[in-house]
Amino acid sequence: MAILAGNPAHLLASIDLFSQISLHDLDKIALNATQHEYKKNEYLFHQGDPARRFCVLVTGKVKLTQLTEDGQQIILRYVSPGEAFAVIAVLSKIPYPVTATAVNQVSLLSWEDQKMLELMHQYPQLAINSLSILATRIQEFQDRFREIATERVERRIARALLRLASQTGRKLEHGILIDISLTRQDLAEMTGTTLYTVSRTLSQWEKDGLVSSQREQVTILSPHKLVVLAEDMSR
Amino acid sequence: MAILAGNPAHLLASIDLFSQISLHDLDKIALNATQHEYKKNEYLFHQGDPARRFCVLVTGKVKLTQLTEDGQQIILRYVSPGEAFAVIAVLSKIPYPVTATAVNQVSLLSWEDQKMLELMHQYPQLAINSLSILATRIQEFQDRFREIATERVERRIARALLRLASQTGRKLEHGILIDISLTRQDLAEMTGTTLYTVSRTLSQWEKDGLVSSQREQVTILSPHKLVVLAEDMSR
DNA sequence: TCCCTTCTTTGCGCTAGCACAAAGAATAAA
DNA sequence: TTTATTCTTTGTGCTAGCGCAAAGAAGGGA
Repeated sequence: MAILAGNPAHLLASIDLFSQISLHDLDKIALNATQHEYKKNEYLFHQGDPARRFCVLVTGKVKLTQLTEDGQQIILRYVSPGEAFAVIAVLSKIPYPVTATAVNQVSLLSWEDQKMLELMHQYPQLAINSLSILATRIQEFQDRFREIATERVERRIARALLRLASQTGRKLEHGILIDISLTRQDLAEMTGTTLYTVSRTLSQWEKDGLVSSQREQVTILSPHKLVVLAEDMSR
Repeated sequence: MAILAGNPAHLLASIDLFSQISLHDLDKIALNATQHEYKKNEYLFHQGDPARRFCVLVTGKVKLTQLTEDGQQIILRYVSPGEAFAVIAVLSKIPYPVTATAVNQVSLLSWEDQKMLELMHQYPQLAINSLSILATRIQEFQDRFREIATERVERRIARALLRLASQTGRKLEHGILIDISLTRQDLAEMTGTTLYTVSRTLSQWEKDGLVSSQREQVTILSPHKLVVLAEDMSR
């Protein structure tokens, strides 16, 4: 947790949030950022905490979860490097609606909420970029909402795996490894089902040669067949 | 479809999107707006149309729906007066991801997308307001996502009715009338179930004195009991 | 090395809710 | 008024997926 030293403007330049902002301006923006590090499984903040920081992930993965009133947990999304998160709370001045957990070693930049608001007034492009990020995110949620409202569990799991693969997939010679530790429970919380059903589904897929799965790990052997499962409307 | 005559700045002033913007600036912003009228059941735009206008609803109700690949429809939300919609597409430069239908007689203001972008640069507060609107909307979607992922159909229907009541409820002496035409199919498309299940559920609730329902119409007789259904974790 | 914890698999019974069918009710059209 | 259309209800059968239990399997720590 140290003020950024040196000149990290170039680091910001490659991030969506800061696109179309001059390096000169980025320098000034960067001056207001703080850098944080978290270890695997460490909490960045909890649902209900007062929201004071606007975060951009630099390295690692962050998991955003929400707890229901009766104690069930769901996974809203995984954050990848370059993505902003906790945008919501800073702007609506309410507590964090989600819990953020470091999935692995994480490093992030953050801005104090008032400061970020000032910066947005000063550099409207910053607000506009945030807007288009949120717009995309709403779309994703709309899609997932439709998915969960209309589609069967098997297909939802297929979709979730494909999504994860595109975010954190590592190409191996025999398939695509989803490169985070991912329990059956995690997959269930992403797709609105139970760990039992996920386990059964993966077992079946393993028999069919679609995936290969170990403890907390899934490798997609046949992305093509998985896509068919996820999208073929004739099924 | 006519350029706004007169001085509608005061009309904008009461809208969230334009909060904290001076009347003087609102005048200028209003100059760029166009006003449109639509009749009941008329389409404002279709999913897939190129997105060129940023809209704010003035009077009436608008329904936003999405069609799945296999032709199922879902209702994403109802827009109430004062709310902005089609924000997404303008910023992400993609086709409208939803279809917008006038639920009743509708009047709205709209801005051409490029113009709105210019205005946001000129009046950053406009972008910041949009941000906080989108932020709230994301939260709503997250909540509904969690709801549909973790809760039973009966509770989801209860929630949907309560939400509708708070948006478009009209207080009567014997209850709250949901003041739009609302089929069983509509309720099903909002909650991710079938019209049959909705019909059965309403029938049961009618027996229990919770609601009274006619064709395309629902009146909540006991909001309290409905809240219990929607929220009581011991059930 | 052994123990303990966490994760996974699988069997089994059950039920919420879907799907289809068919009839009834309300509204619109002719 | 009659007819056509749209919406709603209800019966019936069925199955996807849940929930519980219990037994492996894989790490991790002492």
